[in-house]
Amino acid sequence: MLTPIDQLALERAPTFREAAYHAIKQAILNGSLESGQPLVEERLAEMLQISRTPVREALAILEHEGLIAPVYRRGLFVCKLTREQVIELFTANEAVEPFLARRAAHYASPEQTVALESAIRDGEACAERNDIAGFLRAGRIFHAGIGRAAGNLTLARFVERNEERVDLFLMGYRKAVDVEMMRTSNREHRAIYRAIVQRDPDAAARLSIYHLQSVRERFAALVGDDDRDDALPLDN
Amino acid sequence: MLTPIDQLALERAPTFREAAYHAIKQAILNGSLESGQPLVEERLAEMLQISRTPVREALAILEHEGLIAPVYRRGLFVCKLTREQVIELFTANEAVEPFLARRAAHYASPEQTVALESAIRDGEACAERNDIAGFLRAGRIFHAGIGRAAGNLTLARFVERNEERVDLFLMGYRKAVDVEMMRTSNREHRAIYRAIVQRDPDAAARLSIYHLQSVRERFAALVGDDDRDDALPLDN
DNA sequence: TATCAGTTTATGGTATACACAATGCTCACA
DNA sequence: TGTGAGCATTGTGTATACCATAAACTGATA
Repeated sequence: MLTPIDQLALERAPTFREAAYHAIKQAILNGSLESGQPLVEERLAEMLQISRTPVREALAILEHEGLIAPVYRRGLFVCKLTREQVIELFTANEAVEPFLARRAAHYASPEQTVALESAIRDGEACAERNDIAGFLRAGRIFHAGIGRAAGNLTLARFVERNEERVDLFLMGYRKAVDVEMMRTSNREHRAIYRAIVQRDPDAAARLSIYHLQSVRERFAALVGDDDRDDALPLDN
Repeated sequence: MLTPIDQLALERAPTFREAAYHAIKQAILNGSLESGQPLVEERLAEMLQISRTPVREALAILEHEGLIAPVYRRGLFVCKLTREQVIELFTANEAVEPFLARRAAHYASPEQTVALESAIRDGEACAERNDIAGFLRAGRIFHAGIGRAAGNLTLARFVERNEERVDLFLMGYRKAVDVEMMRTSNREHRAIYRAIVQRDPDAAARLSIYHLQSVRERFAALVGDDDRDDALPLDN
């Protein structure tokens, strides 16, 4: 997984750098690039059928975003976040998401609510066929969609990046994710969605908070207290 | 302003890319790189005494952060934000900063409060000698310091980036910034600081909200209703 | 088995080349 | 004097080749 950059990719991203950035990020979040092995520039360039130059620039950005981390002169590795870092990300989202849900209930346009619905449906379909990566991706789209509907691109992107990093962590536990977890999450998404459609800001914010707590609990159930400290201390 | 990368710069940033990133960002926020003229890679490389490659990588990151924006095959330009974008940034910070101030009042360590105090003092000194760029920089350090004291690096960095973009905008109006404005802002910072030191989370949050509203008002007074729409529609 | 030297690998950086796009300039022409 | 076509210039976006460095691997030797 990490196919050559074709015409289609270039239509969405004007430059090779951008296309490579998206392709590599996708591959990381799909789990196609396993987090143990290093990302070798030349290999990536070969896979994408481009030269090292735009690959390096894409990697520089991904590094800055905290998805990959360099070990000096040893290579770039997909980040292994610690539990503490993930909890920090949860906290960050808790500060922001209820705020966004509230505003989304105020401002969401019809097209935006349609986008939310389709993200939920996508998530549901992925859950049923046990496609973890797809389920997580749909979740990111849903949360980012709320941000957009709230009319604040800055916060929307912030949440999206946080979700990406959380999902990256969760992919490491994907064997432990079961269908029921995903279904629960989807139900909560749908509840938030309904509150937004019904223009009920208080409910949207409340349900958003509930969802985040619920996610935290599922996270604790997944990760538990096991002190698997194989995580590299890589705080980009 | 944009001196060659020396030993000192390399000590703080391990690679040329990182050093270039910091140097260029500094120059932009100092106002040394005027926002009208393009940032020419080769010129920057020459000034920093390095080759184009690390400069390009640094620029790719700055572009991704929304401080500079490319015009396809015409060059990179320092972003000119619109009023609407700045207001979006204010809103984002309003969602986050009271949250951080509250937590900082809980968790701030002695070293962290010392850092806050020194940032405030720096801001005061800059205000008296009418050093706008320095005053803004001190403000960024103060706000980022609260984020760090709150124990959430993710949110701290988010606020810091937002402040950077706001300050970039404000530098465009630096002729209109007067000492009294800066003094007012500094007083508000000091009030937040006191609440944090006195371990009064409610007061810290309240004063943080007050400060943000006050900043917004000063912003409106500065920018007013004048429809100077010379701003490029550059939303990175 | 343990150690040490040589080989391999891949980054971080330099340098160069070139297509393409946009801009500016020149100069002929009206 | 004013206009416009064509050319030169500029600078990005990408490719390519090369090097120093440092870590990892390999294998020979004691």
